[in-house]
Amino acid sequence: MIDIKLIRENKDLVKENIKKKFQDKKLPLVDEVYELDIKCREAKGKGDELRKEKNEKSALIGALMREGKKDEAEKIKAEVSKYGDEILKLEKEEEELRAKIHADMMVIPNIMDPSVPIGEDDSKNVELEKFGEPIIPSFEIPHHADICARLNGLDKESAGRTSGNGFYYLMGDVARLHSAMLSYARDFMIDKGFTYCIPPFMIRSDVVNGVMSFEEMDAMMYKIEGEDLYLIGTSEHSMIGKFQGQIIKEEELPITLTSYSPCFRKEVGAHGIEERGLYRVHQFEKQEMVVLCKPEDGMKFYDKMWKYTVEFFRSLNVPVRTLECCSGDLADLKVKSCDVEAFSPRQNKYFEVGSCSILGDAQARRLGIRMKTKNGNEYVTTLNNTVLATPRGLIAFLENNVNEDGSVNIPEVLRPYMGGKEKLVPKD
RNA sequence: GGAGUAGUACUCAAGAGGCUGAAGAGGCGCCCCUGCUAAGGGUGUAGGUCGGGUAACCGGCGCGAGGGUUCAAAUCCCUCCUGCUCCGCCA
Repeated sequence: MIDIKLIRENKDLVKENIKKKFQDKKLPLVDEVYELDIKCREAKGKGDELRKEKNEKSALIGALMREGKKDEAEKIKAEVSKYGDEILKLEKEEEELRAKIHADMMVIPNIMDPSVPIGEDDSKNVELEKFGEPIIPSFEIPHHADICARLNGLDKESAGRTSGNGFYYLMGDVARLHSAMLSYARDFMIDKGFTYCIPPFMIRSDVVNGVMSFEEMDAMMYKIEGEDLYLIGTSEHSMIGKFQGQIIKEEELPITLTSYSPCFRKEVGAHGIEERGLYRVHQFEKQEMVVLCKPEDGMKFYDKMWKYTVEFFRSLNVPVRTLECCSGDLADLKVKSCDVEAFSPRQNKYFEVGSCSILGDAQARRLGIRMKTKNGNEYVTTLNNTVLATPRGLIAFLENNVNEDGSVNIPEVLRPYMGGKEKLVPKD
């Protein structure tokens, strides 16, 4: 959500930004908000005026009562009663206008960073940089489901029976590898100075509404029946919710957190759950970074954060690249974002394993997260990034560390979490 | 799940229908004293949010949230949320 002052003072900037995102149908909203805002302030002004008069007269009654002049007080009482209806009407009008403005403002996209490339959809995203040689070995890399199968590590059939499509049992060494990667990701971020946290895995609807639109919620979130609770789709939601309505001391910033959580997603819409294996599933686990900082430090953290993810995957022998999200593909709340993609030697292409975003003050404004400064309270800048989301991260790992005989090399960094094993070997 | 108890500004805290947007204190600013630190003395200052105004300033709302009673609510009533203590149940 952008600052409404931007619309009051610089409509063109807001419209230009909308055009760059190829959302021209939203252009009329800017003028609409502009007009509604004027009306709303008028209604408020009138209401304030009446409330003032009413308050003054009420105070007068108090004074008269104290002096014992009951008759005069009664006279004024009768006068004051008349204000009620008019004030109520204006309040209602103001409230309605506010609701409309808010609804529009939720849809008007955040102002992007000037560096964001212009493009209509994800096909126009821009590769920034490759890290590590994308090597395709001489032998054919099996599908990750087959790599897991040879290690007796995956059972989707049983999961289908217990929970349905999009669920899985990881078994034995593969399950352990999955946990090892997460533990390593956790320690990796702790070593970078981030504070490790385990958040609630369910959140209330008011928090959900603060972090996503109704459509997004409907497409992603699982609701607990009979309770005002939703399973989180990412720990970002509970981590940002933690600060909802808070005023943070300036000297406490930046707050750099790394949170672990399971994530639950319905995945209705665009892709659905059609693919074989573990690429798109209803339940996964994630080590996340969440940063709250002063506006001027935002970009510095953005660059640091995606680099951590690159470093993490490189230490697991996975080639990656960064892909900058173009204007049309950039979510409305974001100022800038890039994906970290891992190389798939099986498909000879890169696939998304993480996403780094800077949201400017838009998320903080929506949730009321501010910092106390000498000049008053200011909204903070928020950022988030994936360290590791897995089993998707596991797929990247397996494809890049599997050998022709079906064994899987364990890189040194993971061995402490794998009981010292250097290699997983198929039993067959 | 049951019972009790509380929720006031950055923090602690007074307050029990009009004179309270909130005493007092910490904090914060400046000055003095003390070898350093800890502490002490003096003095000043603000308070959240929305709107109007170039500004000084003016006004509305605001005492966990939302309703209600009243001319008037931090104060009375209702609902909800959260913290703490005890009991029950359970990994």
